[in-house]
Amino acid sequence: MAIELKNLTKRSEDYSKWYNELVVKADLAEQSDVRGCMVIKPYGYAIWEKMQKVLDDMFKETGVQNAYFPLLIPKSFLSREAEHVEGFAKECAVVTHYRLKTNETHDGVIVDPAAKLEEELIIRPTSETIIWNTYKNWINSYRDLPILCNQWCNVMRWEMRTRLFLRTSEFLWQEGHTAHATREEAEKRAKLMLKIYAKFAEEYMAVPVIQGVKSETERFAGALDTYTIEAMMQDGKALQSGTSHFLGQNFGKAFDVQFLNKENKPEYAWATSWGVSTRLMGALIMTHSDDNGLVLPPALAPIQVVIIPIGKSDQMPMLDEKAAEIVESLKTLGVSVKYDNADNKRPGFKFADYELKGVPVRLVLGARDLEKGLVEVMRRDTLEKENVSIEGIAEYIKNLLNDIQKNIYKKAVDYRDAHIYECDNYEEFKEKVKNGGFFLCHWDGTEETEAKIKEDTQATIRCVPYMYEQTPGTDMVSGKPAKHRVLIARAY
RNA sequence: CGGGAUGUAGCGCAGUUGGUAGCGCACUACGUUCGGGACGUAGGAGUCGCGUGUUCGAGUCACGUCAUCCCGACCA
Repeated sequence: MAIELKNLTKRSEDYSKWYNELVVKADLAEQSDVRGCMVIKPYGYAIWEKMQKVLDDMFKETGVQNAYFPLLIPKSFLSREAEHVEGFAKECAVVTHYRLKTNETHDGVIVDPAAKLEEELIIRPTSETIIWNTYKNWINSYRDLPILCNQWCNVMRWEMRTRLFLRTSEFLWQEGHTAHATREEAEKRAKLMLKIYAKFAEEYMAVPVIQGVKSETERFAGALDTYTIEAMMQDGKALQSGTSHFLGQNFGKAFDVQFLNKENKPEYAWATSWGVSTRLMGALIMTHSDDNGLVLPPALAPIQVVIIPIGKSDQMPMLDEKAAEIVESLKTLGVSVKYDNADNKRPGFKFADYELKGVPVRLVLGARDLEKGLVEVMRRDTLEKENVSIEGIAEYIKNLLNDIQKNIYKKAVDYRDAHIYECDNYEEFKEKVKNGGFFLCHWDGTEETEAKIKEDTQATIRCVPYMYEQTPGTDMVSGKPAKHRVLIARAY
């Protein structure tokens, strides 16, 4: 496998270029030849799989079950909910025909005009419509509720500009869709799922997030409320990392999903939907990585420890044997470990390569050190090396992994907190926001103000955050009394 | 869909006044190496994005076309 490892662009030189190179060179993914799509390579997919597994378990603990719904959505479904269709219409891929035929010169194929579909099919950009069309058949009584379904799938949105993981035309995600008998229960579910996303981001990805609720203009198309987690990348820009929507009865009404409540009265079902996508991979990469490459949190690293032997060829059998013991003891403690004794790569190459791939801990098993009963341990987050006794090495590493997980989280929290500013002066804001960061500002709640900020600075209201106090104040643009204290930032 | 740029080997690039294709990395083989991205020798690999035109002759000039990237608008 040919990978150009050297000359990774520095993070500070060109953040965007650094990110792109990193994704490709760390062997996570590459741009596909097919417009705006991405190939996720085995190493990148292994991280995604780990994320999936953890999230899936967290969902199931709250009673959610997995299901699967069709890829293709009849065009008419999409138009049932007016706001929803307006939100997605501009980025839908449409299936219009169902057959090809060879062309007249027999050296290619053309779309058979005779095979035109009577009703076009949309490749799902999200599945609310097809799922609620299905729920109609599942729901008759309050006893059928709640329905708590999740599906892991791909969706397609015909984006103008794409970026690996952050915005691709096709992406992988999970989308949960729940139906409830009461408003309260649905709202509670939407908030619960946001909590789960926040917990996952912070405890597993080691990415601190700010939870909050979206302003009306930033809301999901068709939702009454959109809850969000916002993370700060190392260039100070915000990345919306997960959303949970309270959809009210909009889809219940649009798809005529009625049930008889306890009072024997017909009522429309209440809905939520929530999702996180492969965009989380982007968040993971942009939060922790440095100029040497990826830094993965131990909780999600496909390989937590790599062992590299160094010695003359006649010493290798002895090193192999010793390594096998260490591998065994690590596996017993549930640590995933790779022993790389490939003889076609030199040690220096391997060091650089595993650093680039973000493996949290590296052990160097050298013939010299081994005589003294020592092994060199390097932690990826700080790049610090130390010699450790082989006796009890597994426990030592287990603790070290926990330490790394905590340390990179703390580092990310510190970085973020150092770049959050309270600001109620618009001139100051306009100047400062160019350099990134999150701004806590008072907002009068009007769309006009929101639009002006966006036009002047490209920054948007990310959310009304929960974790910061809602102090009274005046809007920095209009000077009117503030309705909320909001988080404003430039975003991906 | 606006503004800018670029298409030459898997990747990154050079290619002069038009004269028949080159460099670095990667790849293959052999040898020497192996404690922080090794070196030598020998190889393989290209319809120069596509089309038309000008010309004895086009990677190079003209026109057209397609694609990609960057900056906007849109967005998880």
